[in-house]
Amino acid sequence: MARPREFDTDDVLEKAMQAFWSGGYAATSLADLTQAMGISKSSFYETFGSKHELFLATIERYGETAAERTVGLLENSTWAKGAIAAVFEFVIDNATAEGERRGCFINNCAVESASHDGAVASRVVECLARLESAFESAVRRGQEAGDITSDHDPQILARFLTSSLHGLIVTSKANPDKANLNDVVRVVLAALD
Amino acid sequence: MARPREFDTDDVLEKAMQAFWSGGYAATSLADLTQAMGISKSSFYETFGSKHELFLATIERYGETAAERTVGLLENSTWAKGAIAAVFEFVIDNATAEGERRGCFINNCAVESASHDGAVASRVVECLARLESAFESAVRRGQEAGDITSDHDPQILARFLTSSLHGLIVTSKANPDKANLNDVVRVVLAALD
DNA sequence: CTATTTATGGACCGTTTGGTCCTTAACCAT
DNA sequence: ATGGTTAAGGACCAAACGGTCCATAAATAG
Repeated sequence: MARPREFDTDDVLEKAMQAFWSGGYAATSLADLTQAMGISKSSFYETFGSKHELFLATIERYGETAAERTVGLLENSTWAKGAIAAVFEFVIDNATAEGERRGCFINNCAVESASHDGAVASRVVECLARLESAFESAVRRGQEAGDITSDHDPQILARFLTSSLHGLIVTSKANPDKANLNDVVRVVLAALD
Repeated sequence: MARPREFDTDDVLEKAMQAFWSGGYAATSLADLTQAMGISKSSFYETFGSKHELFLATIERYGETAAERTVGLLENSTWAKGAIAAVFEFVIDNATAEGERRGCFINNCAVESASHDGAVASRVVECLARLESAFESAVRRGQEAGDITSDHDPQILARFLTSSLHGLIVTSKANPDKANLNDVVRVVLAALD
């Protein structure tokens, strides 16, 4: 065996994701990345191959960590409708917090890259399908408990919720006003009654 | 007087907007722009000042043309609810048509640039406020006609519709499936009943 | 202690970036 | 016809781009 790495791969991958999340793919240069990650160019290319491959890796990481946290929140809650509301509240809290408003990483990737980068698109789709299925099982539980309408299929309501979440995130980028965002969420949740 | 311009400013501005719409701000180079616009670098800088100034001009143009068309559709219709449905249908048709799926220019700008470019943000906000107010007056007419619920304020429903439209556009970037998108719209419109 | 293996910093690469500038060509009023 | 004025083509610029490569440093197995 020989000299071991001086950095933790997951650790620098997380930092790279943060950089892409803040700046987007095209506008984040290799200098930005290596600085944020705290590694040199040679380590960068040795470990991650290229800027594009790193980008794909950060999307996958997001799906396994940040997105999975939301999914867990939805699946482990006893009160399904409350958990759904909590997800929307979480987005509003993030959007109206101090500091830069970066929205949702997957959302950003979908808008910036999905339509002209198939590799990005497939990872984005996978991540969103995961969210949608978590919404679906929550809706189903809510319907069984009787506090979510059975006027629509659970899958259709799940799609509606996923789409509404995207809408809320985009809206918050242009206008991060808590009252406005709460108004929107109130109508979204009322659609479940 | 002296030598007149060989191109129409509005004409090349439109072409620039199309280029930004397809590629985003950062990923569209000056070479891309001048080629799409069909003018030389010197004419470019003489007429538009810089890449950034041109970008702002394209957003304003979008607000005056494409966005205004949607607003007109909402305001000039006799059947308000039908007009609202038509706007959503229009987005679905666009998203599922052949060719590249560029989404909505304002939506793209909001996600890519609004959070770290104040000049872009203010133009995006202005454009969205216009759309929201058009939705609001349509909702108000629908409520007066009795085919839109009065459970919520017209302004709140208008915000919901604007946000839902964003959500639909983002969803369509990841997954341009007509049936899925129609499912979402059905729930959105049901929230107006 | 040494040999081998591998991570690292940084020099280096050609290309592209947004932007400037100067020469040349075209136009209109006189 | 000509002079004043302005548009346009393209040479040019420094800086930054993504990416390669090599000499050096460091760590472990023997």
